Formats: sequence, C-alpha cells, structure tokens
Amino acid sequence: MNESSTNRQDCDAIRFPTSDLRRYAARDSIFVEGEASTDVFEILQGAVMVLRNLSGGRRQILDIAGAGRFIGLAARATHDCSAVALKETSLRLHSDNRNDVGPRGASLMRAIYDEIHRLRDLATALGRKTAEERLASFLVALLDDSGASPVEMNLPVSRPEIADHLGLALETVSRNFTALRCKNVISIGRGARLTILDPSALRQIAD
Amino acid sequence: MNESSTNRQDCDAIRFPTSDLRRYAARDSIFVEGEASTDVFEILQGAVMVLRNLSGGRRQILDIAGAGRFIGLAARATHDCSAVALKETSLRLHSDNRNDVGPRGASLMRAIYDEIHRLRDLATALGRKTAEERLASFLVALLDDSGASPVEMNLPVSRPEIADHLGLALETVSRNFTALRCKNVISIGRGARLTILDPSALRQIAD
DNA sequence: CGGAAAATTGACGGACCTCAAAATCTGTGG
DNA sequence: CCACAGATTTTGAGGTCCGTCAATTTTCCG
Repeated sequence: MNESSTNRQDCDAIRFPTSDLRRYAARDSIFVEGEASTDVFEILQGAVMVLRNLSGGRRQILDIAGAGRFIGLAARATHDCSAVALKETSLRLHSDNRNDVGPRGASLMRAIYDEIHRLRDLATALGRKTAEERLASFLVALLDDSGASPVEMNLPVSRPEIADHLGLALETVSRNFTALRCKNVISIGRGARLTILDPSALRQIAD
Repeated sequence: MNESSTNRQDCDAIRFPTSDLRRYAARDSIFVEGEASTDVFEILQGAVMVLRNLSGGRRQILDIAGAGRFIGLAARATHDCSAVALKETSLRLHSDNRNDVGPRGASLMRAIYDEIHRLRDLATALGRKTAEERLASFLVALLDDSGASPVEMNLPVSRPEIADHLGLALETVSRNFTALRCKNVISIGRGARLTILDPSALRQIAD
C-alpha cells in the first residue's frame, strides 16, 4: 500500500548499479531488519536513522547518523535492525572485509568502537536518565557530532523521531524542549532550527 | 574506606604478574571507567558485570557476562565503563591487537559484533518495553547464553542488579517475577534458583 | 491566503517509583 | 538440630513522572 518512494527496488538507490555509490531520497529504506547483510555503508551526504521495530507499532531509533559516519556495521548473516534515509542521502558501499588491516580496515574498526560507545551512552540514558536529561544528552551528542561548536544547528529529525530515540512520548519531548528554553539553555527557531545558548549548562543537565 | 577486597592493587588480581591469567574474588573491580585501557579479557570461569555510574547513586548495568565471553572490548584510550566480578572469576588477557587477522582476531571480531547486537537489544528493551517485557527479555537472554535449553538455571545476579540492568526499581523486578510465576511461565526456587516452565511463552512476552 | 502537517499546551490517568513493613532466606553459634 | 540476627526478597500503600487523549497554536507550502 505504500508509495514507491519507500521501496528500495524502484527508487534512486540503484542509479549506479555498477558503482559503489548509492543515492536515496527522504524516507527511502536502505536496509531492513532480517535482510541478508553484505556491506557497510559510509554516509557521504545526508542523514540516516537506524531502528528496531516492536509489536504494537512501537519502535526504538538506535542511531541518527550524518555525513562521515558508517552504518550497517556488525551485521553477521542478516541485519538486526533497519536503516532509513532522513533526507536526500548518498552512501558509499564498503565490502565488509573484516580482515582488512590497512587504513580502510582501521577506520572501520574505529567506527565499530564508536558505535559501541554510542550504544552504551544510549542504553545508560534510556535506563537511568530522566526525560530532561535524555533530551540534553541527545542535544550534546548532536553538538559533539557537528565537530567544533556550532551553537546554532538544524535538528536532523522531528519530534516523533526524537521521542522514539529517547524512549519518550513526543509530547514529553516537546515539554522538555520548552523547559530547556525557559532555563535559557536553548533557543528554538523556526522549524528544525535550534540554538544552544549555554552548552556547559546543557552538558551539566545531560550528566 | 572500603576494605582491600574491592581494590585491584592488593587482591588476587596480580597473583600471576608475568602470566596472562588473572583471578578475582566476588565484588573485585576488574577495570574502572576512565582507566587507561590496554587489553581485552576473556572470561574463563565466573561472571562479570559491566556498568556505568551516574550522579545520584544511579547506575546502568550494561552487560552481565559469563564464561566464554569477552569484556573490555571497544575501549580506545580509556575504558568508557567499569567491570566488576560477580563471583570468583578467572580471566585471560588478550592484548587488543586489532590487526590480528588470524583465528584469534576473528573470534575477537565475532565478540565485538555480538556486543553491538546485545547493546541494541538492551537499548530497545530500555527504550520501548514494559517492565514485564524487559524481565522476560532478560531471562530469554540468560537462557540463550546458557547454550542448549537449561530450563533450570541459577540467576547470576540478585534483584538490585537485575533492576539496574533493566532500568527498573528492585521492587518492580520482584513484582514482575511474581507476575511471571503466577502465569506459570517461571518457577522461583530457593535463592538464585529459577526454572523456566514455558520458554516459548517467555519469548512471546519478551517480544 | 488557506488548508494540512507539526508542535505546543492542558487535563487526566497509569505504570512505575518511593517508602515502609512483613516474610523468607542464609549463615552462625549454642 | 534449633535459635537467632542480618540480609534479601516480597508485599503493600501512596506519590510522581511520564503517557494518553484532546484542543490550540504555529509552521509549512502550494
């Protein structure tokens, strides 16, 4: 029942069938839980979310990754989660050669270690942090991802997606955005625009 | 103010200074968050928990690992979490040679991939599962860890530790043990003794 | 400008937490 | 073997943070 844009078979994804480059439009599926896994993807442009689906329409967004990041890591026979493009995205394929010891193998290894670190952060937030602490942690992670200190940024995802990343209801996310704004820690602009007014206060709240 | 048994410097841990084997008593610290990380440990006997500490005495137990498992994976300059022995435990040290392509490197790689898979399971449980679903998921993981299908098992951890693993209060854990018992899914014996009466029902609840 | 989508805000309820007491288990000594 | 004390687990009562449902406001975009 879904329109073709969410289907890998007939979208931009295979525009370069003989190349190791692939392009996706917003909401395009990159890979699906249970699918045979062969490759690792490097994000050249755009953004991707990695998620698990549960019964009852529930979902957990495990990662929100931008340019420079790898996805599809650590799959053995099949993927244990799905990946969806958040906007126009181009990926480079890397055959998952675990025995590659050269510079490419080293950067994959580093990416795998970062993945574990991020998942530990996420599990700690989901298990033992309050809603406000989770939101602050999320914003700090975005801040750190973006290299230097871009006090002003564009949120890569909307409220429902932040909620499914932080294990909250979207209304709770909205309420805590407001709470942080009232404390003058952030400033909320039009649409996805957001300014971190007080990064150190944000980090302190994030704990 | 703590007795020496919780201190790495003066416990059994360095009984074999020139060997790659180390022994720990229950509650001994194996490594601590922030500590320089050099090696990976293979659990030969015993059990270990890996955890993060937060402000306010909160903690998140990220992993509960038994014999055959590796811990200390994915540390770069320093460990990003701590590890504590749950009982008498012996570990073998592996220098973390990421460029090892041989059989040892392959088994480390497999362990790293398993680690990521487990962390994704945990994050999904903590973010989007109910208390009963989390407890069922925990018991299913123990069941699968233990190889075949040992319908009868010994819980490696007590109620407070299960609570800090599942992001719940210990009373909530206890109440949900009772709930599963009332549904005839499990049977609770003396001490840490526990019997899985209906594994498939347990898996269904775990979702 | 105008309709639809997204975000915010409000009221209320529920799942889980906190505090507290009772029950059970463990280990020690008589 | 039993008694007793401490620790662990279970059970109970009440409170709170967050979820659900719903209305309003703001933003998006043709």
